[in-house]
This record gives sequence, C-alpha cells and structure tokens, in this order.
Amino acid sequence: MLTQAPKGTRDMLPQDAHIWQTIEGIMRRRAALAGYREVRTPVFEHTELFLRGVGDTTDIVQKEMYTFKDKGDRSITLKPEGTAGAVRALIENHLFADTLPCKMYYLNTPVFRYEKPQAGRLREHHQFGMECFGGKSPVVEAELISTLLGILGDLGLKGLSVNINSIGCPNCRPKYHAALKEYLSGHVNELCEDCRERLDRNPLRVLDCKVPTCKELVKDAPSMLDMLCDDCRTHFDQLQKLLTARGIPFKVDTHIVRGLDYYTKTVFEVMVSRGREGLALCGGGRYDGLVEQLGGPATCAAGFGIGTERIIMELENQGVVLPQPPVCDVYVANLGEEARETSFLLCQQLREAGVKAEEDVCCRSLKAQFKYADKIAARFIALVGGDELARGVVKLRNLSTREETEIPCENAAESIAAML
RNA sequence: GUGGGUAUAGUUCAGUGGUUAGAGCGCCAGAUUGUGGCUCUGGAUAUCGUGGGUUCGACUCCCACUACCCACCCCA
Repeated sequence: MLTQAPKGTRDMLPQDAHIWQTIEGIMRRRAALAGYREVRTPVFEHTELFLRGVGDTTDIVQKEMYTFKDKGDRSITLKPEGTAGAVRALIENHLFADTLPCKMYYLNTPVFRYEKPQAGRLREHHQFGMECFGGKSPVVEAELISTLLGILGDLGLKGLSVNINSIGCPNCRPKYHAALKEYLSGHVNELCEDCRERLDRNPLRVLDCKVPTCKELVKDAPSMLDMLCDDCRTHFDQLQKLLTARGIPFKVDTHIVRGLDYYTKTVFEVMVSRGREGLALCGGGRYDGLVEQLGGPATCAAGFGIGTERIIMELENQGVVLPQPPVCDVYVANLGEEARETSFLLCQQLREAGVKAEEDVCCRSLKAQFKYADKIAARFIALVGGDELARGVVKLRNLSTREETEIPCENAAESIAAML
C-alpha cells in the first residue's frame, strides 16, 4: 500500500516527460494562434458548483465525484471536469465585464472521477480544454473544432472522426422532450430498466443507450433536428457550412447528447475507432445558459475538453513516436580525483553558456563514463584528464564521428558552446 | 456498479505438491593498467501480489483482500 499509487492514478515519469511537453507545446501554440490565453483554477471547488454547473442528473455528479468535508466543515469536490471552474472564475473575477469574447484554455488540469479504471480510463486524468465566452456565432464552435483538429493533426494522429449534433435550446427543447417522451411512453415495455428511469429524469439520455432493443426503438424516435427553433436551426446549418468550407469532414449524429447537462445547441465529439463504438477523445459543445445559471449575467459560451492520457494512448496505438530532444550535449568525463574540480567547473560553465552538460556523479571508471555518455546519447564528451590538464587543454570527442579535437582550457566552455 | 482473466527478479515471461526457483532483455563489473555503440566472460537482484486455510510439506491446491488487464455501463 505504502509504495503503491492510489487506484486509477498514474505517474508521469522522467522518460515520458518529453511526450507530455511536446503535446503541451502544441496545445499552447494552437490555442495562442486562435487568441486563447491560459487559465488555471483550483483543483478543488465547493461541491455546489458542480451540482449546479454539471447537473445533478448526470452520472458524474450522482456517483463519480470525489467529495469530502474539509476541516471547516465545507463540502469540497475535486474537479470532475474543467468547464465549471472556468465559468466560476469568469464570474468571480468579472471577466464578463471586460472585452468580449473572453477566450481561455486550461492545460492538462487534473480531473477526478471515481470510476472503475481500465485502459483509457483513470480516476485522475488530465484534460486540455478551451472555453470561449461571449461569442454567439457558430464560428466559435467551428474555430474550436478546427483548433482541436489542428492539435491532433500536429501530433500526427489519423483516422479521427468528428460527430456533431444540436440538442436545441430552452425554446425548442421542451417541445422535443415532450414529443420524445410521448413516443417512448408508447414503448415502455421495450425499454431497458435504465431507460425507463431516464424517461422521467432525462429522456434525451435514452438516445444514447447502447442496449440493442433501445437502439432499435430510438431509430424511429422523433429527431431533435426536426424540431429545432429557427434560431437553433440556422445556427446548426451555419456551423455545418463553416466546417465544410474549412474542409473538415464531420458526421451529424443525432444520438450524441453528452453526459453533462449544461449544453445547448451544438454538441460535438471527436472519436477514434476502437471496437464497435469507438472511443471519445474529446467532447464539447455550446452552453449558453451556464454562466447565468451559476449567477453571472447571461453570457453565451462554448468549449471542449480533451483527455491527454487518451491522446497518448492513441499515439501509441497508431505507432506515432514523438521525438525526444537530446538530454545531453556534452558529457564531461574525468579521470579521477585530481580532475574532479576542473570537470565540475567546466560542466558548470557549459551550463552557464546554455549547453546541456552532465558529468560523473557516481565515481565511475572512465570506460563506464563513456558508456553512460553513449547511453544518454550525448553528442560530445569533454575529457578532463591528467595529460590534458598538464597541457592546459580539454579533449573533445564527437560521439558519432569519433573525431577528437583539443580545446584550450581558457574559455573552453565558450569555445565548445560556439561549436555546437 | 456487473461479468471474466492475470499477479514469479528492474522488465517480459518460463516453471514443478517435496532439497540451493530459471531464461531473454536491462543493470553492474571485467576482457594487458586513459575511450562508448558490436562481441565474450562474470556478478547482483525474487519475503514467487497481501493475508488466511488444506497438507508431513504450498510458488504450485482452496478462500478472502488488493492491484492490473479485457468486456459491459459511462465517459476524457
């Protein structure tokens, strides 16, 4: 127990750091290109924020939150998704009163859900997400999807599919709810147990059911798309035009409803093929009512969240290897105690000159030092030895060409830095 | 939350109801005494997941727990 990480958590180890950093670099760059700036919000929030924000009929809130009382008897919850915190920060800091739109992204914020872990599903995972407040045009969703695909494309991922849907707004959704309920009520006996319960609480979720009999039934159910109000209809049509104009292939899937209650109009997801159903890499949509619902002024908004562990899993699946930058430019090898001080100083000077430099810290033989330098793929070895010390030089060996040159000790670090 | 599988060195995996539990890779050290990647030689490292039980005896059989993997549910 002592030396075992809690169930469903994973360490990010030094040998994998470059993978995360590469991904993060691409995310930062793409988000910045679209005018988004980073936001960081607390890992925990008052539980009430998620109850009101995420929705208390959702699975996330009903059974997956990490909720506890703190010493001040406040109910605290580790964030189960990224949007609620961003919205809270927007409202609390009055960002809505500033120039709109307000565009922000969060970079690999930890997200916690009490679930049964398996491949691609953890209790703590990390999400990158983008949120845009104050933009009512479908250009917002189009730019989010485009940026997202840009990130995944930069990483070298292929075979992704974009599914979009519209689930209407407070004007038209109630009518659809009623129509759907009426249709399903006529077939209660054919529904699975879960769906009978969903019928009352959140009939939209029935559309999402994976039970074959429910899926069959849902095929003939009325479609939200047929009942959208003019505003929602136009919005959805425009979004499709924008995506098409951008050359982004997408599929309209009327069965996407998403697991969060706050969405209005557009919902979308990016899937990778996995088994029959595929695996969601990313989910998002428009949530025009959430800011107001949480106590801010009516502010339209849209955003998405994407799981970084799933991106990494898919990179591995597709055999995409992210290049690892050299760990060491120059390995400073020394020949025992009399050379230690000199090699230490040379190593320090190299670092000051911006050169990635390492030296022996294990008191190993010269041969072992060479082996180590080779293993870490150092480009050069600077040898500080008896002969060289006496002659006031450092021997510089190129590990790939095996060429050796001698550099005067005077300004050795600067000379070496200049050669790289 | 439901169902199934797995658990042996750092790692990937062998193994048998009975004396000192093995291999590949990795790690460390040597191969005429100041030089890496190849080769050769040697070495270290395992309370055989944890806790019970059956047995003269359990790494091997049984139970529980824990973790991981797969399918479902849900999602990122």
